[in-house]
Amino acid sequence: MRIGQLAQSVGVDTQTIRFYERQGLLPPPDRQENGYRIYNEKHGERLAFIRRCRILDLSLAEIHELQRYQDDPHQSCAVVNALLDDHISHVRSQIAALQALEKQLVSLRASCNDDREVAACGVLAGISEGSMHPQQAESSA
Amino acid sequence: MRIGQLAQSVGVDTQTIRFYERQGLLPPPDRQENGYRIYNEKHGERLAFIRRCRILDLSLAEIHELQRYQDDPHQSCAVVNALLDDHISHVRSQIAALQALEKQLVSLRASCNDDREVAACGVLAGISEGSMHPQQAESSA
DNA sequence: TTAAAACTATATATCTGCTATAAGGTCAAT
DNA sequence: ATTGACCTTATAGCAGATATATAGTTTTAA
Repeated sequence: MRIGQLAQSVGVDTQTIRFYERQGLLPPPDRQENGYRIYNEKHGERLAFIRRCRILDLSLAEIHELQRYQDDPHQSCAVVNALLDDHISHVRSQIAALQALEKQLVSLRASCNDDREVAACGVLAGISEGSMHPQQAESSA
Repeated sequence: MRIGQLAQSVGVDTQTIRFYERQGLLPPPDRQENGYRIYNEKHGERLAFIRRCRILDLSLAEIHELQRYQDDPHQSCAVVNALLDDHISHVRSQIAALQALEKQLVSLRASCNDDREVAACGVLAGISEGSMHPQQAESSA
């Protein structure tokens, strides 16, 4: 099957497939005489695996790591579980950071109402005043 | 004050200050004869405002919008409140998406333990099997 | 006085995970 | 013969910085 069919069957763009190939996530397929890429079932499965990992928000580097584990099927799968545990912590710390942010935003929002001029806006005043602690949606979990 | 002092006083990199200037978030300051940028108090306040907005995870475009509102101080601050409300919805939908993701990851993790070979890993099997719904950390709130 | 350290300047590349565009080659049907 | 759908590579763009390269300036110390 050619790249367009593969793309459609998995639900990705053809560009994305070439991109994964360049990133080393998909093995370079054979080519027809005219240079067109030819894919088989295995490629489809591998691509679907990548997409499912992406749905879980695993990074391409993490997916790469999982693929390396799959290439050595007799080692303990503790490494896989550890990767997943790390990812779960990561997601949890993102959630925590966003919840703290939400709280901050809601409290800021409460400091104003629509019946004012911008010059007297409680929200803008609250931002300008300071007393805020840096805390991006990312921490070391 | 020069760029290095400003950077230190606000706690950002000098590169970041030049970046904000290029993005139109900071007005181009006067220059010394040697071409060095010279900043005053106003610049410091404006930069601090930007940083506090960033801590609230507002995008540079949103910050720009807030600045435009500040330039027209007699309009109703409803626009500011609306921007904040939108941002709060945005943050809440991020949280919801991440919580759904966490649930999915935890359930996946429960399907394995460390006493297996990679070949029999429940986590990898779970990912390979499919039956997953696309759901990135972003939705239309 | 001179030489190194510390600062400034611009331009460009890097990061993530794609997506989009440009410019062109291939193939089947009309 | 030409249209259209497909394929190829190369390159640029998004966000929001951060890093690097190269060069000029100022300050400090020997």
